[in-house]
Formats: sequence, structure tokens, C-alpha cells
Amino acid sequence: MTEPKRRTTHQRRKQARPDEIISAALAEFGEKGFAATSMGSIAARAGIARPTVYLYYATKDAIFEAAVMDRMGDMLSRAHDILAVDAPFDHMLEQMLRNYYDRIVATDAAVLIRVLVAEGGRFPALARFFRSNMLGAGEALLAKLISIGIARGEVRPEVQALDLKVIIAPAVFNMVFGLIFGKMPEEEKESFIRSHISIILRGLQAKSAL
Amino acid sequence: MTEPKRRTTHQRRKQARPDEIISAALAEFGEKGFAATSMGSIAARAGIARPTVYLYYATKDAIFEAAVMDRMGDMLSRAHDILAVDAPFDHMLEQMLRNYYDRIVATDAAVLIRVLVAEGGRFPALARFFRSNMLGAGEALLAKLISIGIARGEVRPEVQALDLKVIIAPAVFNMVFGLIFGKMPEEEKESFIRSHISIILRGLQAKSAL
DNA sequence: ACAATTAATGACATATATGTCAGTAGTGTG
DNA sequence: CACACTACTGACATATATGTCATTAATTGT
Repeated sequence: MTEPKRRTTHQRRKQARPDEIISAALAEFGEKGFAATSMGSIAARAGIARPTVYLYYATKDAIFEAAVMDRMGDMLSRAHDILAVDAPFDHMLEQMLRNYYDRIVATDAAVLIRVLVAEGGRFPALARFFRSNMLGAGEALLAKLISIGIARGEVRPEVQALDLKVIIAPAVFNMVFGLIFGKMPEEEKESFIRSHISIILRGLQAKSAL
Repeated sequence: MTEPKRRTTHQRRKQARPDEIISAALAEFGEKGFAATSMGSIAARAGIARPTVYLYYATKDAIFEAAVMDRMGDMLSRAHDILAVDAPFDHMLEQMLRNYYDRIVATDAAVLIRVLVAEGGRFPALARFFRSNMLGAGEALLAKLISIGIARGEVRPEVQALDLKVIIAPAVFNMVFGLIFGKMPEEEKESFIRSHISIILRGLQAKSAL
């Protein structure tokens, strides 16, 4: 419970506002896009007056920056713990990829991608941060899996030298696809994920492991 | 030469304007994004006064629609002819994928994707058109290759039932990656393409073909 | 219960984009 | 060489978003 404190309206709000504003902003960005969203509409959705927003964030850019930092946190980094490195390679890879779909593809990350794509190179610092969390973490984890797989003879050694982004690319594709054409129905998505795992896994495996 | 006709400034302009406006608009969209681009800046880049734009297109949306129709044309559909269906499967796939990178990833399509992502579901008709040209054509061609490959025993039969979008997904990923983080340097891009082909090809091949 | 503090807002000044229209200036014709 | 035509533009009216500030209202300490 962390000490409720029972502060009445104003004071309690002070604590909650930043998060309320970020949530409202992400909802608006998701519906209308970044540029088409005004400070006014963010305020309205958050249930406050427009000038109040300026008390917490000076610009729309600042809101987006705060949103990225808040929501990206360490999305995938925690996956390290979950992964059972003693399982067979095909299990590890499937678990890792499904984790990726659950923890990244199906989250606010889609909205953040929408904004980053829409605004092009206007947020280079955020793009770097996003990349390290969204792709970097995945690549690092993959590199680990691959080297384990190679050591065990389950993965063909040439893979070591390849660009591992290819392995997660279909998941990112799936996300962007949803942004443009609307989310795939659950059934189609599951079929896509199975196809992803099937083709990529086979693409990595050593001949002897087939 | 198609009959030069030698019309002077005004008349000649009339013919050229629509294309000039579309080119200017795409350049602006690519630099600043769709929403951040004003009719004024499009006009300025096209070297005409703002009201002149309205003589050809009533809204910015109309310009974008015209741009999609004009630039998407039949990007990949012509690839059918180029493809040598009697080559070994690995050659056909590599040729098809490289064709995809050349004809789609490295064109105005990136700008169109940027706008479609940014504007979410605001252009459903265009999204459908885009999908059939950008993905549909690729999928159709792939389905053909795959069935040939299976018939010859070069591709494992289970692939028939999979979602073939996975095969081109890394190429689309590469495109979106460029939109967010800036284009990959040529060297890295070539390495990515090779990784793409290597992993996907292996992922499709029958055991006997390895 | 009352001053002091601070969260929140209404209202104003400014900036930028839009859409329209009357008018200008090239272009071809009788 | 006037006359009609048409591509084009400057200027206006309107709408929407921004950023700021003086003021209000809620909360806390004494």
C-alpha cells in the first residue's frame, strides 16, 4: 500500500499528473499521430486545462521524450533472466521470439515507432535509446543464444558472422504492418509467428540438427 | 522525341505542374513528415505560389493520393518477366529478393511508408492499394517460386502452408529501420542483405538440397 | 481559523496554415 | 493589334495552436 496519505485533490494530482499526461498523449498519438495531436487535445483527454500541461512539460516533444523513457524502460533486458539457457536451441529460440512478440510487439512500442517514423530524424537521441532497448537488447540476447547453439553443434557456424537483426526483423515487420494496415486478426498473427519461427529456426540450424 | 510542340512558359507548365507538385511534396514529406508539411512549403519547393497548388489539388491528402498512385504504379509486377524460372531455386530466390531491395526498398516507397505509418488508418484505400503493389505482388511471385521449388524437391513441402510475408519481412524491416535510424551505410546494408538471403534460403530449403 | 503556499485555470497576444477571389500577366486568335 | 483566354498570384478573412500571466481555488502549517 505504500502509505496512502489521503491527500485531497490538488496534492494527490501533483504526483499523478506526469503519468496521466503521458498516457493521454500516447493515446492521442496512437489515434491521430504525433503532429496532428495538439497540447489542447492531450489536456482534454487527461481531464485538465491546457495551461496545466505546461506546468509539467514545456513542449509536445518533451512529452514524447518522457513517454519513450518511461515506457521503453528495460523492456527486453529482463528477458535474460527468464530464458532457460540449458534447453535445446529450438526451444530457446522459440521462447525468445515469442517473448519478443509479447513484450515488445504488443505494447506501447508500436505507438512510439509510429512517432519515430513519422518524425523522421527529429529525435536522434530517442532513436538511439529506442534502438538499444528495442533492437540492441534483442541482438545481444540472440548473440548469446547463437554462440551457445554453435558450441553445441545445433547452429551452423557461419551464422556467427551474419547480421542477427534478420532474425527479429519479421517481428518488427509484423508491428509495422499493424500500424499501416491494421492489426492482424489473432489467428493470422499466430500463423505468422509460427511461420517466422519455422523459417528462421531452420535457417540457423546446422545440417546435423535437422 | 514525341513531338516537342515548343509551347511557351504557361502552356508548357500546365502539363508539367502535377508532377512537379508531387515531386516537391514527396521531397517535403521525406524531410519533415506529412503533417508538418504545409501547402505553402510544397508550393515554395515547386517554385510556384501557394494558391497555384490549389488549382491542381484541393488538399494535401489529394496530393498524397496522387503521389501513391503515380509512384507505386506496378513496381514489382514487372519483375515476373525478368525472373528466369528455369534457374536453380537459390538463384531465383536471391534474384527475387535483390530485385525487391532495388525496386522497392530503395525508392520513393520509403516516403510513402513513412506517411502511411504516420497517418495511421486515415487512408484505407491507399493502404489497400499499397499493400497489393508492395506486398501482394511480392507474395504472388514468391508463391510461384515456392511451388516450383517444392515440385523440384529443392524446397521443403511444409513451406507451402506458411505465411510467405516472413520471407520479405527483413527487406521491409530494412526500409523502416532506415526511416527511424537513418539509412544503413552501403556496406552494412549489403551485409544485411546477404544475411537475409542466407538465413531465409536455408530456412526454406529441403534437407536434400543443403 | 487564518495566512502562506502551490496547483490549476481563464483570458490574451502571437504565430502559422487554410481557402478564396479579384486582379495580373503571359499566350494565342480573328 | 486588340480581344479573349488561361495560368498564375497578392491579399484578405478565417481557423487553429501556441506560450504566458494574472487570478482563482485548494491545501498546509501554525
